[in-house]
Amino acid sequence: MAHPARTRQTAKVNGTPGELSRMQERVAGQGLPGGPADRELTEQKQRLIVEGASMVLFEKGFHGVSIRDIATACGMSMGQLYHYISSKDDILFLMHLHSQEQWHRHLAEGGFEQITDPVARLEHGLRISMKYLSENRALIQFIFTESKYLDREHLRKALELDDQNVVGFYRHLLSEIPGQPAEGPQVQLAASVVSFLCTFLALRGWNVDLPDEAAVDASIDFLVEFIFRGLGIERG
Amino acid sequence: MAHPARTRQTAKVNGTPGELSRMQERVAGQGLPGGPADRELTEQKQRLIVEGASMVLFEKGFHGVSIRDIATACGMSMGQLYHYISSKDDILFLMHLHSQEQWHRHLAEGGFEQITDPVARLEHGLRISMKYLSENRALIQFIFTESKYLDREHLRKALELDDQNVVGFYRHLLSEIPGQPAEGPQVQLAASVVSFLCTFLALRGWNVDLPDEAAVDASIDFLVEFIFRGLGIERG
Amino acid sequence: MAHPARTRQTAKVNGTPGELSRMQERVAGQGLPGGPADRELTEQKQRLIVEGASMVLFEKGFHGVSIRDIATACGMSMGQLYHYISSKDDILFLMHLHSQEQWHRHLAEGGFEQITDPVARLEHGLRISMKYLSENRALIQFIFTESKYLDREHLRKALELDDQNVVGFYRHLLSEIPGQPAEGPQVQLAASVVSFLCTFLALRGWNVDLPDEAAVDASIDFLVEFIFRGLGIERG
Amino acid sequence: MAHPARTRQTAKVNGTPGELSRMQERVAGQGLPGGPADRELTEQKQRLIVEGASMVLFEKGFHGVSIRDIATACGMSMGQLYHYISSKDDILFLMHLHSQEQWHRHLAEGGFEQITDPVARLEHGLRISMKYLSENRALIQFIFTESKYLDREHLRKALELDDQNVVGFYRHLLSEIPGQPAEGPQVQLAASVVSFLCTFLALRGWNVDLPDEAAVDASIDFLVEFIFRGLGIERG
DNA sequence: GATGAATGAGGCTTCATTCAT
DNA sequence: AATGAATGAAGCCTCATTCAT
Repeated sequence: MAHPARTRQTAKVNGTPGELSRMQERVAGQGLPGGPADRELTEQKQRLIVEGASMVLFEKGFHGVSIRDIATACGMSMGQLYHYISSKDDILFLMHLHSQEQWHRHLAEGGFEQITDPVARLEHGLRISMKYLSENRALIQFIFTESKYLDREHLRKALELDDQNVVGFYRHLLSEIPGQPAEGPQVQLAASVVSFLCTFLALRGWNVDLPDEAAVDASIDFLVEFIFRGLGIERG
Repeated sequence: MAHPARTRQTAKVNGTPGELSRMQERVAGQGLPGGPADRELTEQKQRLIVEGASMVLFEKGFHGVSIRDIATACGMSMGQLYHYISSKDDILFLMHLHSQEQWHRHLAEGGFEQITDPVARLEHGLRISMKYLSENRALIQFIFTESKYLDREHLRKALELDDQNVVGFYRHLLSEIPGQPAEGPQVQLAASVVSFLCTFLALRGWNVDLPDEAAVDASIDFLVEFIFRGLGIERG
Repeated sequence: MAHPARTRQTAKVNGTPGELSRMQERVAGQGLPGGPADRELTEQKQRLIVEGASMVLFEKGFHGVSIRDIATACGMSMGQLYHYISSKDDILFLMHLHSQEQWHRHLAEGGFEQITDPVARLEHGLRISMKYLSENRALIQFIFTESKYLDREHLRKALELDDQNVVGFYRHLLSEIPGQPAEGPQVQLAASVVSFLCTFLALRGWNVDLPDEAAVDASIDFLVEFIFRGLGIERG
Repeated sequence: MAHPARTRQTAKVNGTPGELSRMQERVAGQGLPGGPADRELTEQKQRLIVEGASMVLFEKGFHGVSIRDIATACGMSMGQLYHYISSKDDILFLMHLHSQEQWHRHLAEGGFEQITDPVARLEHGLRISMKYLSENRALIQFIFTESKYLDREHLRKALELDDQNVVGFYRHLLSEIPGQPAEGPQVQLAASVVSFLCTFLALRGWNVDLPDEAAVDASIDFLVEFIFRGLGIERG
């Protein structure tokens, strides 16, 4: 059976569960430096920071919020805050890592790994992602609009993570599907577009009336349909 | 002969520059206490400001650039700058107006109006828009990521412009096409998605290798194809 | 009859009509420099300036109003404004002169000059002055609170005018009254206090309910009574 | 034995410092984002600010002095200054509070509370107040001429303080005196006038020669006499 | 003459980061 | 270790006055 592409795909289907794990490792590995003993405390505090910061950052934007505001929102002193970050920019980067972690968690909790049919995997992956992104619109908008203010090194890491984890995720999903190109610029382009469309509801929700969850789901239906038809993928 | 919908559509696009000018009148200096009296001079200076500001804003972002930097880049004193704008936010809004004007000019110069077949109109509109957006990536990225920092009133105007002119543009194009819904939330959703996809190359270009114009054109081919298939529109 | 003091007083009674004129000369003489031919035009324009400036200065205070605001309120260009004044401070000083002129006019129009009985003269002078000051509360408060920002030379002139014309006015009135000291520190002190009390309604009106003209008149009755009793002057 | 009115009166004056402190808490820094946490330090620093500011404000006026000047005069950095105030206006308001505190201290130190005879209380209160106001002429002039620049909320508080504490002080003193009206607009008017006259030496001192303390005391004698006669109060 | 565009110093205020306590 | 007071450069914006047109 397995035509060449398929073989690769199958290998990847098997490999994908590991792929999620590897994604998580990549994310975790980016954590800010800290002694191995402090690692756990640092991560716990950084979670606090992300949570506290979210409450004020989404409202006023990165440049509308002071370190003092963030410290207050986190229930920390400024001194303590600076024990776990080394600059305001670090907080921006932590938000990135946080959003990727959250997305992974949603995928895992959505039962994504249990599905084996490539087309169903794609559809399920799209739906979970869109739902997640739509439900976390404030976070997504924040990341999308503030990334450019990351310093050079953090920006590089962030783009790398995006390409490896997000676009890469769709690249893998697409390449598993029979009839789709397995690699090359076509996959990269298609995966980028798909990844981009997933953010539509989060980034452009205001152009569309989304009064309730049903409306969100209907929009997701439309987008999924649009993507499948656009890519010429037939569903059972 | 143009059927009614087209007429309305055409009127809309042709009518827009007037709308733009009227909005521009309300912005920035003109009519403000201490503002300039000479309309023509104001427009010329505001053009200078947009040009000068572009040179520094795209590089460092709205919050990474001071009014002094902008004044210097414009070859103006700060005092002069403030004759023609009334706040830093105004510059952001001028960039919006500017990008919409440029887009209209590109449409007009691309011979868009001469086409009468609805499907061809859509395709041509998409291609011109994508090309324009791709060629002005820095401007588009800037606008999309910094809009949120517009003050309430400017933001309202900007979103209104976007919905009326950009999404509205596609709404009308789509509604002219036989077999597509003529109005209602479906058109709005479809038009929003199409408008969103047009910005793909500008906003996500870094995910795709676009070494030369040919690569850009190929990506545009892919996106146009993707959109037509996604919407189920058949091309002659 | 005339005991010595009286003689002097009588002389002063006769002299007083001339006193008002001399006061007016002192005020007019302080007008800002200008060629003799321009004198009339300058004075007319300065009247315009004072009227226009009043409309904005009382509301926001000298430091809350820009030259541009004043020019606009006067219906003049900034260039024209600067033909008739030489600095913003000049406007402050013009306001002083203006208020003294207005006061003189009120005294003259109030028939003050026709009264010959010294005590009645004092009472009438007090009533007209209090009424005038109360009715022009905004102007009086402005002058009282902003005088200190006059430059040294203008301030000297303003204080001199105040002592010669305002305090001097009461000094003369008091010295005409039988039983009151005719000169010396006692008169000066009494005249100062009287002059000060005349400004009470203008400067402290907010401490007292003054809902209508009747309330103002009642307060004036109280003040006049208070002053006469305080100075031990008996009224017919 | 103190009749009820006196008791209330005493309570009022004794109670005032508490009121002052409470108002001071609400002002300036304390409780503001980024403001200081240590109450005592705040008060000490605000005292420094009032002292430093006095040295430059009285000389050049509120609008003639920059925040930088004030910071320098206080021996503070501008950043430090803004830890303990939240705007330049706050300094103005601190001066108000400061002057009221000083006045209360002078009353207390002058043994005012030990006097029980109503008429003697009034006379003593007048003398202490006039002396205090005369000795702090620069402060008083400053407060009276610059109050109008307080923002709406501070202004409201300041006028309230003035009416409750200053005019209220005389209102109560007067109402205790047999033969004087105990309440109503007559007391309010009389108390306002009396309170106004107490500021005479401070606000109009330049009209009167006050070469030495003896001259000041003589003027105070005159004013006290004037007030008692004006109000028709007989002294033992 | 008359206009109002242009200047640029200086105004008030904020804030990321450090470091004495 | 933990705090938050302190720094001071830099941010945005205003405005009295001048002078080219």
